[in-house]
Amino acid sequence: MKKYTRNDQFIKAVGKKIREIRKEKGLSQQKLADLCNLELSQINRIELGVINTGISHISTIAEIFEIRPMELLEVEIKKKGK
Amino acid sequence: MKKYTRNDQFIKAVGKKIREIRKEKGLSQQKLADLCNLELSQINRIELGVINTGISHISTIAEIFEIRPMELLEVEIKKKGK
DNA sequence: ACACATTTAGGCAAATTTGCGTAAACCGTT
DNA sequence: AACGGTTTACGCAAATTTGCCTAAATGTGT
Repeated sequence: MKKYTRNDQFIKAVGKKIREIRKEKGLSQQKLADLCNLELSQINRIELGVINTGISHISTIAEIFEIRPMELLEVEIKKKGK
Repeated sequence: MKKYTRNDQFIKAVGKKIREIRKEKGLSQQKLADLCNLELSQINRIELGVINTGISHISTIAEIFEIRPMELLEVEIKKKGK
């Protein structure tokens, strides 16, 4: 494909946020994965910011956390580094 | 793949939200696509909710709208229809 | 009806994500 | 050191997204 750029800073920030909330809830990645019907490796990749996950998974994780999806995107706004 | 389920209601709601804000800003899909460095077809698919777009594009669109990414996920919370 | 912009739809190759499995690395506890 | 739990890493096939193109459908105004 010609161009496909992603905002890595944002992706990593969201991953960090998810990790924080997961730990607050006292869940392991495995436990969260089970509750979300996702794979452990997927949760890990999301938290580490190696993948640009879709908004659907964001809503799934938020549901388990019992928060609104938008809260998972509530991170420091950094100027998009291209 | 074995299972891949997405929250279509949420995806469509976000698409609708993006469309609303885009119109408020008086932008066409083409114009928004140009500003975001995305494809027109992609904006259209996102607004119609046919694809589960990544959080990176959400942040890109939000940047053009001059709002926070989280605001694009501020939609009615529906129970995830599996 | 006509022109014009805008939206919707479809196909295709390439890129990315996802599920699944396995294994290594890390960490705390005994 | 050994153990158990957790996290990180890697590879692979299948599914999905994305960019790019073309064209049909839908408006909107004259």
